[in-house]
Amino acid sequence: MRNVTIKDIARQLNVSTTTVSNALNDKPGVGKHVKKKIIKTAGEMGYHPNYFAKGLVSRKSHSIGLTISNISDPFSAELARGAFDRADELGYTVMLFNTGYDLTSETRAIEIMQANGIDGILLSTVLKNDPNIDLLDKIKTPYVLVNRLILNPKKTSRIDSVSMDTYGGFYDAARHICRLGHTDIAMIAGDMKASTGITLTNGAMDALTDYGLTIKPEKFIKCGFSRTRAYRAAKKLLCSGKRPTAILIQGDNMALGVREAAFETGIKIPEDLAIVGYDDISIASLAGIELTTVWHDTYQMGANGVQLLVDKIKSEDHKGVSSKMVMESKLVIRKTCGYHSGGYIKD
Amino acid sequence: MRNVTIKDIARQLNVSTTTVSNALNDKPGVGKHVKKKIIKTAGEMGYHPNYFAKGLVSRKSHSIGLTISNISDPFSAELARGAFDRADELGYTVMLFNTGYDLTSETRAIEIMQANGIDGILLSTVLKNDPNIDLLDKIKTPYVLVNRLILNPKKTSRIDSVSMDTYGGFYDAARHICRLGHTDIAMIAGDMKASTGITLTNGAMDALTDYGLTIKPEKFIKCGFSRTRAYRAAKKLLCSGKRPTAILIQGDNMALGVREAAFETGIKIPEDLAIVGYDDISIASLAGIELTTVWHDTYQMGANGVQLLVDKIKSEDHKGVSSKMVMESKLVIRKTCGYHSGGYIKD
DNA sequence: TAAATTAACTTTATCGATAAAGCATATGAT
DNA sequence: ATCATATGCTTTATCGATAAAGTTAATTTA
Repeated sequence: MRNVTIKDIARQLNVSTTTVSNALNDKPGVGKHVKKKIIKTAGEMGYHPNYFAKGLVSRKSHSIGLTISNISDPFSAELARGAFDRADELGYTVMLFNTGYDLTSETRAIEIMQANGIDGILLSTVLKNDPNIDLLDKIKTPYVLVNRLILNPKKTSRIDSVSMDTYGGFYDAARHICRLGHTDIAMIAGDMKASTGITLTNGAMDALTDYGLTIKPEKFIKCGFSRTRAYRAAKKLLCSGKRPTAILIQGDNMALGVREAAFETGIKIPEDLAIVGYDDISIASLAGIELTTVWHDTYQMGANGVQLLVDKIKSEDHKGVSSKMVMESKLVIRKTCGYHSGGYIKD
Repeated sequence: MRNVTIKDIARQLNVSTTTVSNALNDKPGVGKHVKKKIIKTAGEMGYHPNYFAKGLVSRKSHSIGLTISNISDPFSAELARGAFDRADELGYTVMLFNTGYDLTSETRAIEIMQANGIDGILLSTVLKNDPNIDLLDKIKTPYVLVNRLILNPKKTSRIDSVSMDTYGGFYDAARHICRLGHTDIAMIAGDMKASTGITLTNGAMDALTDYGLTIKPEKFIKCGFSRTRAYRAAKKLLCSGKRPTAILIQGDNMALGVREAAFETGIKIPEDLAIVGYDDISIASLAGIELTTVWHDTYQMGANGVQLLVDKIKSEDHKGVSSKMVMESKLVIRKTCGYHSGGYIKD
C-alpha cells in the first residue's frame, strides 16, 4: 500500500504539485483559500513527506552520527545523553555507533554514516593520530571531536573539538595522593594511543615530579579504558611482590574494577591502598564506594559537542576559524584515599 | 563541491548510467571488461552512492529506531548495546531516542522516526495501554516491543514482542524475602502504567499471598523507574513511623537509590533492612553493594528485539503469526537480604 | 543459411519533492 | 486609459539511482 504523496493531494484538489508543496511548506504564492484546503486534505489523507525525496533535493538529513566506545560505560552513556538531548533541541536525530575501542570498527562506522547521508559526525573515540581523520577530511562531512583529541600538530589546528582539562584534573588527583604521603604509587592507565590517556598521564607525572616522585615502569600499566581490563591489571599488580600504596586510575569505571580486585585480594581501601579515579560517574558517590575522583561535566560535554557540530553544519563556509572548547575538571575528595580520616600529612 | 555520481562515471567512460549502476551493483548484462573499468574509475573518482536517491527508489533506509527511557540507566544502556550489536551484524543502523518516561516524547520520537524514513521501530518504553500503538498501527511501519508490553488483550495478540519473565522472577525474589521470616514488607514499584510494573507487582504479591502476607497500602509506593525517585520515596518511607524490615524494589537502579537513602538514615543493610532489586545490572555485584536481585539477559533481550524486528521487516507479508519471546529470570542471592549469614528460617 | 537467441548496451520512465521559469488575471500607478 | 506590477497558479527541469523496455550485434540452432 503506497504512501500518500503530494501528487495524490494535487490530483484530489485539481491543483499542481508545486502548489501543494508551497502550501504545505508555508511558501508564498498560494491563495489563502486554496492553502487552507490543501492543508486540510493533506491531514485527512494522512500525508507525510517522503524523507528520501526531500533529502535528495535538499541534500540534508538532519541527522548526525556519534561514535561511542561503549554505551554500557557510564561515562559514554552520560556523554551520549547530553548529545541526544541537545540534538533533539536543535531538530537533529542521532545515529549511535558503539565502536568499542577498535579502529577498523570506527572506520566502518564512518563509512556507514556517510552511506546514510548523515549531515555531520561527532567522534568521541579517536586515537591521537587516528588515520580516520584523513578519511573524514576526504569525504567532506563536517565533524567535531569530543573528549579525545588528535595530537598531530599539523592536523589539530583546523579541527573543532570539545574536551576537558584532563591534565589539570589528574594533576590535582596525583598531587592529592602525594600530599597524603604516598611514595610507592602505581598508575593504571587507559590507552596511550588516546589523547586522554596521554594528558592524564602527563598531568599525574608532572605532579609526582613536583613532589620528587616517580612511578616505576612495572607499576605503570596500560590496559585500556575498561572495567574488566583494569580489574585484571590490578589483580596482577596487587598480587605481585611489592604492591603500591596508592593507584592512580584513569577512569572511574576502571577504578571500579581495581576496587573489585583489591577486595578480592583482601586489600582494604583506603587503609591498605588509596585509589583515585577520573570522571566522577554517578556510581562513584554511592555509599560504600565513595570514590575520590575528578569531576567534569560529561553530559554538557556531549551537548556542547553537538552544538558545535550543528553550528558548523549550518555555517555554509566550513573553513575559517576552528573552535576548541576545553571544559574544567575538579578534584572530588571522598573516601578512597583516606583524606577524610587523616587529612594531608605532607606539603 | 558536488559529489561524484554515476552520471559522472558514465560520462567519463562513455557508457550509460544504467550500465554503471548495473556494474556497481553486480547485476548481469555488463561485459567483464567494461565492468572492471567502471569499478576501477568509480573507486578513483571517489564515488559513493547517494543515500537519498537509493532510498527513494528502494523505499528502504536500512535503519531502525529505538526508544529507550534513559540511556544513563545501566539497564537501558545494556539493552541498547545488545540492540546496536545485532543491528550492526544485520546491516542496520540504529537511531536512538531517549524518551525519558514521557508519553508525548515517545509520540514525538515515533513521528521523527517516521519522518526519517526508518524501516522499523523497536520500543522499550511503551505503557500498558499506550496510545502510541494506535499511531504505530496507522503508519504502516513494522514495530516490535522489548521489555515492556501492551496489556490490552484486543491489541496484544497481533503485536510482536520480546520480554522477560518478570512475574516469575519477582515471585522468587518476594518468596526469598518471605522465607527469611520478614512480615513487614514494603514495595517500591516503578510505574504501574508499565506492564513490567504490573507483572513485577503481581509476582511479588502472589508470593506474599502464598505465605499469608500482604503489603500495607502505605508501604506500596509507586515512584517511577528512577534512582532519584526511588531515593526520595525510600527516604520518606524509612523516616516514617514504623518502617518495614524488607523492601522489594522493582529495579536495581532504583535499589541503588533506596540503598543510599538507607545509609543516610543510618539504617544498615541487611541487618536493619533487607532489599531485593531486579535486573542484575553490573554494579549490583560490586563489593560492598552485593545486591540480591533477579538476573535476566538484558543484552540478549535487546539483540533479540532487533532480530525479530529485522525478520519482520524482511518478511514481505507483515501479517500472519506474531512472535512473542519471553526470556527467563533468575534470582541471584547476594548480601542485601541477609541470607548469606543466616539462611532461610521459614518454609 | 535463415530464424531464434543471447549478450551487452542504451533510452525512457519512475521514485517524491522542490526550484526555476512561465502564464494568465487582477490590481495599482500615472 | 495604458503600462507596470502583483498574485496565484501551472509547466518543466532537477536531485541520483534503478527498473523496464528497447536496440544492436554476435552467437546458436534448426
